[in-house]
Amino acid sequence: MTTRVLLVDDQPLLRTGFRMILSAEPDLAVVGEAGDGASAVELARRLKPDVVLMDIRMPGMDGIQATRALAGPGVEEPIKVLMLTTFGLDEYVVESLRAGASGFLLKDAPAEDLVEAIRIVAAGEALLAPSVTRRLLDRVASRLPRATDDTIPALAELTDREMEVLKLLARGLSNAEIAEKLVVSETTVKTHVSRVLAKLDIRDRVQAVILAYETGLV
Amino acid sequence: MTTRVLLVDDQPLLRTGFRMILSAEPDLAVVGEAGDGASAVELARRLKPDVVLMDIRMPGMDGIQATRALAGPGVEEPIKVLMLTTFGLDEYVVESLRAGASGFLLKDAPAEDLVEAIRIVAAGEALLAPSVTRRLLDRVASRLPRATDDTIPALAELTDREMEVLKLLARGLSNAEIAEKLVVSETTVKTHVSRVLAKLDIRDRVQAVILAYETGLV
DNA sequence: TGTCGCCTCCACTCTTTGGTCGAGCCGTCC
DNA sequence: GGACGGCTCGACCAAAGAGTGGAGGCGACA
Repeated sequence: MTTRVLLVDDQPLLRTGFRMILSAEPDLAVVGEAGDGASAVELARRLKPDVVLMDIRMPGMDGIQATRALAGPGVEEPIKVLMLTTFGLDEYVVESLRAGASGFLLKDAPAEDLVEAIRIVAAGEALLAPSVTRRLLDRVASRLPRATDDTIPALAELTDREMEVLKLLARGLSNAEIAEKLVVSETTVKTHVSRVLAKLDIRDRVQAVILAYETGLV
Repeated sequence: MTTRVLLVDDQPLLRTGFRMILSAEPDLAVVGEAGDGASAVELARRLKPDVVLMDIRMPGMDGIQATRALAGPGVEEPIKVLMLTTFGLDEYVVESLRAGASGFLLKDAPAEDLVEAIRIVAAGEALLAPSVTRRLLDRVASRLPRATDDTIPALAELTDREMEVLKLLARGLSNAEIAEKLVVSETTVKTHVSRVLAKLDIRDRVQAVILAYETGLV
């Protein structure tokens, strides 16, 4: 009785990585892949996998909508969904869980944690990444946040220029203002911003600002 | 930098078991033991351990009360507490988390999970047993609020509804998402946002987010 | 030398946002 | 009753933001 997994991420490279990790586990089998929410829903309904590994940020229908369609309230044959994203942004977490996700992992999790998480979710239990758990508990307990010196790996992936743009962005500057300050064209700034959003797995500059504050970048 | 652990359980045999498990880990050290809540609090305040391994059911002051004393809201130097119990009884879980616990494990957890949990909690993160997580998620689906406000004069000019919109906006929600959450049309949200921006004399929602963070609204 | 990553830029979409004017509904206060 | 403020909504418009698919220059590195 192998656990059948459906991979959903818009980056084929990432799917390949996951597939390789999972192929090393005799009890796990990747039965399909999807690059966007719509085809994920379609595939999941057809293949009926035990667990869907779902990215949040995707073109078209995003992971949360797809999760809602597969595991949300009112779904007759809910399929277990394990969310995967770069950050544990509060809004994403809450929305994902509300959408019916059975777990929430960060993409920088070690491989063994990932496979273990899949087994846990397949078994009908649930699991959150420690940093996500902490934030959730902070809400429940409404306790003051402790001074944590979190290092966010994905932030390190940003190039110098991208980081520079992010900092200016987080101060409330528009693309045009950033362009003026860096003495480049607005087009260039837009390119940087787009890449920053993609790398950080977030939707728009507003969430970038929030991230900058949450991670202590500002 | 070893992690200093305080064991709290009314059964000496169990404490011995834990001590043996932890002694196999070079980075963990048991610095004390207690058999009831009162002495646990006293010991913890004196020894200032990195993590307290706390049983729930104990004679006299129970583990939840002790946790509240050590990590609850209003405590100046909170000590991290990892709850340990035989069952994941719902009331216990919620009360424990509300009391400030950083984690919740079942006593039948394998040794490696336990030591890993201690490391996670020591690092300032949090962790719940999968079965506990499952139940918690089931109820989380229906709560949100917190945060108190008005110390900034301009913020006081905002109406209740505008403040509500501002808070959601500051969490990264789009107009459409805010509309959905408040069960109004997107047009209405846009009206509110416009008025908020005008009253606060700022240009766009990005600056609103910044203001929310700077003023401690978030 | 060739490849690669980073930075730069343009053109072209499409969506979102912000602003404006107008409108109706429902309370409270006078 | 009438005035007023708050909340709601629609239509329309201009601007900004975001995504895509290119492109060239440049330095690093094998």
